[in-house]
Parts: sequence; structure tokens; C-alpha cells
Amino acid sequence: MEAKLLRQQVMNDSRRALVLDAARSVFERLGIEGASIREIAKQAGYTPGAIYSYFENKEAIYGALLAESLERLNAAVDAAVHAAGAAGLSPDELLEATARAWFGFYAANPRDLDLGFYLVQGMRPRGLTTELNFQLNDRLHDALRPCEEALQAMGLSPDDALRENTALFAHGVGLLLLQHTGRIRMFGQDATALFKNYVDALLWRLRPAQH
Amino acid sequence: MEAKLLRQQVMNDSRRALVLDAARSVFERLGIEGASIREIAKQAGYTPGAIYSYFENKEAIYGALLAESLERLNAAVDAAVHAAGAAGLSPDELLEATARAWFGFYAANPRDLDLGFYLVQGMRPRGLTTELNFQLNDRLHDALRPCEEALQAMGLSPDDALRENTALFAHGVGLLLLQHTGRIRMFGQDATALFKNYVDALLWRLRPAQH
Amino acid sequence: MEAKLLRQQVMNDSRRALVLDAARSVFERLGIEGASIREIAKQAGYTPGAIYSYFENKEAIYGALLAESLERLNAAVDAAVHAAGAAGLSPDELLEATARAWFGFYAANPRDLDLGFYLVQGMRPRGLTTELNFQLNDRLHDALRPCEEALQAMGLSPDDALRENTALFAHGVGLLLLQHTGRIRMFGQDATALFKNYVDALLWRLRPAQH
Amino acid sequence: MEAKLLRQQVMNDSRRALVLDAARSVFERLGIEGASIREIAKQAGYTPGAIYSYFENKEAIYGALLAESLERLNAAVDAAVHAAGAAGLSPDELLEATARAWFGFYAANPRDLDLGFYLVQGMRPRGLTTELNFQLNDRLHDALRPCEEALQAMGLSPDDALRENTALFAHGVGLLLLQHTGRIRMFGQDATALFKNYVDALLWRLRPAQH
DNA sequence: AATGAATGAGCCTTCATTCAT
DNA sequence: CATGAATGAAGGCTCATTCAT
Repeated sequence: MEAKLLRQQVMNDSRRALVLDAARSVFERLGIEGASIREIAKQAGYTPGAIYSYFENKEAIYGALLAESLERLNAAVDAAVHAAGAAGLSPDELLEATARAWFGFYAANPRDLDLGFYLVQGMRPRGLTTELNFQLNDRLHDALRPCEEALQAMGLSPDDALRENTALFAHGVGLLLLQHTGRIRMFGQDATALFKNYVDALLWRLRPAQH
Repeated sequence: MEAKLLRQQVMNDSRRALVLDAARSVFERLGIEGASIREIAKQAGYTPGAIYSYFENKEAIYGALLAESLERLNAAVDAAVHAAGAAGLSPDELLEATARAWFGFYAANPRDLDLGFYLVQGMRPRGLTTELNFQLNDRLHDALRPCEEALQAMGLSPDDALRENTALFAHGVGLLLLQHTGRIRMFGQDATALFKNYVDALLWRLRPAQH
Repeated sequence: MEAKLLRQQVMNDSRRALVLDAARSVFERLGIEGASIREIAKQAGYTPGAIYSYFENKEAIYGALLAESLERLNAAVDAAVHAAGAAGLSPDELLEATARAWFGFYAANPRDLDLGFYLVQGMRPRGLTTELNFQLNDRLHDALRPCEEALQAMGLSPDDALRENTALFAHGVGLLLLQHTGRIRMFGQDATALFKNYVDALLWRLRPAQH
Repeated sequence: MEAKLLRQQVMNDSRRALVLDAARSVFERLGIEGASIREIAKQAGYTPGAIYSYFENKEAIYGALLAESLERLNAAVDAAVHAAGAAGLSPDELLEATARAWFGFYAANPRDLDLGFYLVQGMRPRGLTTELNFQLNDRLHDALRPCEEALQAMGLSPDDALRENTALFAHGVGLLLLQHTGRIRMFGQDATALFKNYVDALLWRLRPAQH
């Protein structure tokens, strides 16, 4: 009996995941505007009505998509943190490793970047409950926290660490955006290299004693 | 006869501009999603059909809007350059002034930021001919060139200046985005202050002799 | 020029009336549940979207339908009042004539009865603005006012006249409903005859002096 | 074996009643429009599919609901009749008591009124077999019969009693409807008071000897 | 150049109902 | 008997676009 319930639960979850995959795929193929319930359903091999067994409405799908994206982001960052711990890295190296973790994630998965920005700015109506919005915010913050802790470990006050972390995040996001929109080619530059430059300059700047 | 044709041309242009004004106003009021041809026409005092006398389709309107936005951006930057020339600023001060010009423009007109991002990433179908895309790119580049020249005037090689300018632009864009999406509040920071920090650090970094 | 505008106005009105006719016809044919915008459009020879040029939404159609129904009701009552005035009827006869006017209208046009009841009880969502609701209420009241005035002319105080008029209306409505739903056949009775009985009894009751 | 079948029959009936209870509850809570099979099933603790084990379709549920409503109506009337018998009421008092019984039932349970009207006029498609319709008619008639008998006991011929009973029913129904749709507020009147007035006037009218 | 009317494709969503398990 | 999954038709509505006048 229990096995049956469990199996059903698994089935259900996996079908929900299937719809989510379809949504992600449609989203990638047609962009946010073209991603209709009809299209998602078709991609998932369902009729539109069936989608509503798994998600309350269209925006819940995007909410789930974003939530899941943030989980993957955090997983990537956590992996970097653990690897760093195992390797016994210095604070400097830890900052570099954790910054590269989130930056690399978005560089490798530009659609996850889209998702975040679209959901955050484009969805007003009912989408993104305030509560959900906070949850997602928190998860983003979680992914950036290791950088902040590394900055503190390097001797910065909590305030300074927060400020530098914000600037670091902004810098990375700006580069990712330029790369993603193809704007960076216009400058003949490479986002990843520039991000490394920024981190290096930051590390240099935070070593006042060695001047 | 020729005078008549000319007058018609002028009329035509001015009415096209009128439609564009309406579009901008609607766009500001309702955002990119809420801006329909109907609404633009109403705002312009026309019926929907009339719009198609001036623009081939909806996305052409946005293209024109973006083009015009970039003209205003350039005007803002040019004004800063001229003021700097009149005041006889140093290269350092010139960099600060020109960087603040474009950053300030977007900070004050977030819809222009939307416009750029939306058109660049959101519009697949017919929007933005490749040719138009290049033109717009060039105008954006124009707005950033004074910064690049200031960097060269500070002694950087063309390559270095380009690299630093790209990084500067990315940093600003990242901050503007975080501000515009409300994400920066999550960090309890202020975009303008952080931008100034970045420019200051940059100036400091580029004065190696003074260490 | 003016003629042109006028002609357009007339055209527009007549097309709106055409949609209204279609709506009434669909409503009669399929009942309130089956009357969809699609169906109304089809009946009117339009595509669904076109309907929205003439009415803001579905319930506005029903609102207009009801408004127009109440106009016809009032026209019927007014006609009776005028005929009575021309014939110099006594208050007793006037009451009978005006009561018969509204009762007869609904007996002859049972769908108008449906309309009133459906719209009044079935439409919650956005239908029937409070304001419109009041307007319609007023028009219904208008149709019943001549009866009330006749009652006053027979010597009743305003309060008594209002009470008797309400009871009269309720009686008629009850009979019409029983007739319309076929329930009255169950009793082997005739609504019109029973209504006449009620009016006669009422007249009798209000002539205390003659006892 | 037979015992088993019987037990199953009982179970079946009781579960059917459970569904019906759920339907009634949903119907009261959400009205006729908002009552979906989904909602009824949820209320009953079933999944939608299970409902079809007990009822052929949605309208069969409403048919059963109406049937049951009429049973409750009859119970209310019967109770009044028995109480009257025990108290040894006069025919006049009996009329008043039995009339108040059915009127009070509907005044206190307006949803039962809805049910009757909805099923009778709103449901064309498959709802209400002719046969079922007759059965329901009969039960309604049953509930009104005590009034008719009281009228006969007061000396009216069967024909006259039927006519007066029909009028009485119509009057009550009209008042209930006005009350239920809020129309009666428009007149500043109270349905129950007006009903009492009608019954009093009726009693008076039927006592010719005492004039 | 502009209008007014209309189209048609599309949108999100709901729901009674079916059916294999 | 009951479930869980899914269907398919329909619902109201929006909108870019077309075209005769």
C-alpha cells in the first residue's frame, strides 16, 4: 500500500517535472512571449487542460522554473564551497572560487538568467506572490552568501563585505547580460576574462598591507 | 510643386514623430506588455489603422523608439563632453563626467533601459533587422566613446582603454539592472553610490605612479 | 460632413441593435446558459472579436437587453395610461388598465421576464454595475408607478398605495412565473384570469363605503 | 449472500446520500453557477470520477437534490398539519398555519427556491425527465394540499378551493422571489408581512356571512 | 492620409466527462 | 467502488493587422 502511494507520488512528481522540462524547452525555443500554455502542453504531449493538474496557472509554472533554477545555482555554489573546504583554500582563493561558481553557472546557462530577470520584472499580474518572491530572493541571496563570507574572512567588516559583494554581483550580472545579448562582441571582449580581471583587481585592492 | 512635396515630407515626419511620442508615453505608462497599437493610436489621436501609415508594424515602432532613445542618450553624453571641454577638465574628471552622463541618463529614465533590453532579447520574430541592429549598436558605442577617449587620455593603450570601458559599462549596466528590478534593495545598497565607488577605484587603479 | 457623421452614427447604432437582436434571439433559442459570445457573434454574422466593438463585455450585452426590455415595458404602460386618459377612466378602471398593461406585457413576452430575473439574480461577477442596476430598478419602478398613482387616486395614503402596489406586483409576478414554468397547468388554472380576480378583489376591498 | 447484497444496497444508498449532502452544501455555499462536479466531489471526499458511480451526470444530481428538497418541504408542512391537529385548530387557523409552513420553509431556505426555479427553467439539455418532472410536481402539490383542504373545510367548493390555493401559492412565490432578488427592498416592504396581509384578507373575504 | 469595421488567430482557463487501473 | 490522469470542447476576451471607402 505504502509502496503504491510512494510510486504514485514519484510518478506525479516526475510528470510535473516533465511539464516543467517542456516549459523550459518552449521558453528556450520561443522566448518568454511565445511560451503559451498551449505550446507547453503540446511540447509535453498533453492537452492544455492537463497542465492545470500540475500547476495552478501559467505563472506558477514560471515560478517553479525559477525556483528550480535557483536550486541548481545553489547546488553549483555549494559544490564549489565544499571543494574549497576539502582543498583548504585561502580566503582569497575561496572568494575567487565561489564567485566563479555563480558566474560560471549563469555563463553556461544563459536562459536561467533570462528566467530570473523576466520573472522579476516582467510579471506583474498575479505572478510571483510576494511570499514566493521573498523565497526566491532568499535563495538568490543564499547563492551569493559564500562570497560575502569569504570577503569577511579576508578582514572586511560586515558592511564592507556586503557592499563589495553587491558590487561584485552587479559586475558579473552586467557582463553576463552584455554577453547574453551579444553586446560584448561589439567590444571585442570576453565576459569571463573580464570577470576574472574584476576579481583580481578586487583581491589586490583588499590587500592594503602589502602595498 | 517641389515646395509642396517638401512640405508633405515635413508634415509626414512630424506626424510620425507624433506617433512616436505617443508610443513613448504609452510605453512609459503601461510598460512594454501593456503597450498595444490600440493604445498608442488612441494616445496619438488616431485610429489603429492610421499607425500603419507611419510604421510597418508594431516592432518597427519599438525599433524607432530605441533609435530615438539612443539619440537622447548621445545628446546627454555630448552635453557632458561639451561642458567638460568648456570647464577644461582633467582626463580623470572627464572620465568621471562622461561615465556619470550615460549612467545618470539610464538611472533617470529606466524605461529607456527596458527598451534596450526588451528589443535586444525579447524580440525574435521580425523586429530589429540586422542592419538596424548594427546602426543601434553603433549609436550605443558612440555614447560610450567619450569614456574610452578619456581613458586613453589618461595614458591607457587603445586596447586597455577598450577593455576598461567595457568593464565600466558592464558594471553600470549591472547596477542599473539591480536597481531597476528592485534587487538592490535586497542588499540595502544604492546603485549610484556604488557606481561612484567603482569609478573612484578605477581612477585610483590607473594612477600607478602615485602609489 | 455633418450628414456623413450622422449617417455613420445611424449605421453604428443599427449594427449595435443588430448585435442586440442576435443576442436576444440566441438567448431565446438556447437559454441563458447557452448564450455565448461566440454564438451571438455567429448569429449576428460576425466573428467574436467584432462584438467587442459594440459592447464592452458579455454582461453589458445583457444589461442593454434588459434596459431595452424595460423601455418596451414602459412604452406599453404609457400607452395604457394615455389611452385611459383619453377615455376618461375612473380611478378603478385606471388601476385595472395599468395593472393589465404590465402584466399583459410579461404574459405576452415571457423571455423578458427571464431576462429580468436572470440578470438580477444570476449575474454576480462584474455584470450590472451598481449604477446600472439602479437605473434598471428605476425603470421598473416607473412602469409600476401608474398603478400606484391610481391607488392613491382611489383614496389610499402613499404608504398604503405603495404596500398594495407591491403586493399587486408580487401577485402578478408569481402568476407569471407559474405560467412560464408550466406549473400553473398543474393546477388547471389560467394566470390571466387569476390576475383579474386579484385586481377585482382588490378593488372591492378598497371600496369600504359601499359595504 | 442475500445479506451481503442488502448491505451493499444500504451502503450504496448511504454513500449516495453523502454525495447529495455534499452537493447541497456546495450549492448553498457557491450557488448554482459555482457548483461544479469537482467541488462536489471534493466536499464529499471523493475524486470527480467517483461521483459518476452514484449519478449519471451533473443534472441528475440536481434532480435528486430537488426531490430531496421537496421531501423536506413536505416534512415541514406535515409537521404543521400534525401540530394543528393536536391543537385542534379551526379551519381558518389551519389555513394560516399550513400556508405559513410552506412560505416559511422557502423564506428560510432560499436556495431551495433557487433549486426549483433553476431546474425548471434553466435546464434544457437532458435534465429532468418528463417522468421525474411529474413526480416532482406531485410532491409540490402534496405540500400545498393541506392548504387546499383547509379552504374546503372553510366551505369552499373543490373548484374554488383549488383556485384560491393557486392564487395563494402564486402570491407567496411572487413575494419570495421579490425578497430573494432584493427587489422588495426597492419597495421598502417585507415579504413575510405582506404574505400575512394576503392571508388575512383572504380569510376575511371568505367569511361573507359575517359582513 | 485616415477611418471604421472586421478578422482570425491566439490567449488563459474551466469543466463535465471518460477510462484504464 | 474509486482513483488519477487526461481529454476536448467551450468559455470570455485581446490584439496586430487588413482593407474598402
